[in-house]
Amino acid sequence: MSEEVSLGVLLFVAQRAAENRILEAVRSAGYTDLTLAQARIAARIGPDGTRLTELAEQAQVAKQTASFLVDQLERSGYVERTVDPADARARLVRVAGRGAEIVPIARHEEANIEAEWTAHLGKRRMTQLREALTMLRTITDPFASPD
Amino acid sequence: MSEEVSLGVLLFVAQRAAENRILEAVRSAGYTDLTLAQARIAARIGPDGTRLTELAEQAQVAKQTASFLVDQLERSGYVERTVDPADARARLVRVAGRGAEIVPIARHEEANIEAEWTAHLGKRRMTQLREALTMLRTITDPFASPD
DNA sequence: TAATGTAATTCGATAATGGGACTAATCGCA
DNA sequence: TGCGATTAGTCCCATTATCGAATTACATTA
Repeated sequence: MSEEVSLGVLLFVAQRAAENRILEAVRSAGYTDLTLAQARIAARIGPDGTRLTELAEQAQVAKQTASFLVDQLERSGYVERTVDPADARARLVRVAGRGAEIVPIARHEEANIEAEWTAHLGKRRMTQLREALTMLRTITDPFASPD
Repeated sequence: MSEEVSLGVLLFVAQRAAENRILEAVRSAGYTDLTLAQARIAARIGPDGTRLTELAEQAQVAKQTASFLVDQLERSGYVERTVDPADARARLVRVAGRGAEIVPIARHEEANIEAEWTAHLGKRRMTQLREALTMLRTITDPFASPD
């Protein structure tokens, strides 16, 4: 049949594969209470903390959803809410406690994935993949932070 | 900061962008009752129908979830369940009625996206992107149909 | 043909998501 | 400067999505 596989499906498959591997790695390390939706929010917290609204935008969920998930992450000891010195309305969500423990685990698994993908594609194609996706951000990500 | 953006996030952004555009196109054409979860299932129905279990695998949801979503799609007139001549236990989910109307809309929007992305990346990088993602399927997609 | 495996469904519980309204703080501009 | 418009976050609540476990019906195989 030689069916053309749609770009959307190709992206979905790769995205989910990476996501599942990382979540699985974290869970295998004993953090079994972390859910996928929580992890998606947590993964977008920057080193200096990130506002709730920004987390919601990046993870593409409504503010209430992000708030709900941050509540859980906070109760489970993965993150904390702190004040935002720049704006008294806002609060910064920060990685904390158990959250700090899973960051290196996630990073490590991410490196594993990159290594495997590179082995499969070759260094050159892997670089091209990252390059293409990075360039795409300027037209696909309305909230992209400037480089 | 020049923060390294993770591959997972890059894939997420691109995947969601494509997905949202297509769903939005379909909804704008008047099919406002279609949900994202339903669309993800519907998008994986092949030209000759697809089994529920396969839809579940491809969309990465449990069988019950796929069943639940197909119920809705059927009630809304987008798909139908037919018998599978090869196996009386199985049933083939087929595009039907209103479903047939949205296929060209989705395909058209998909072509738009490809055109825009190609304009942004250049023909060469776009080809490389598709090539890399396609190659990745062999290690990321346990249910990949052979080329 | 008995045992084992597979496709799909049902039931029930839980997780995730968003709409709408609300409070508090900030911003913008006349 | 002060007031209306905007923005960050929360609360309440209804709906949607998701899965575990058990069940039925058919297939496969020893």
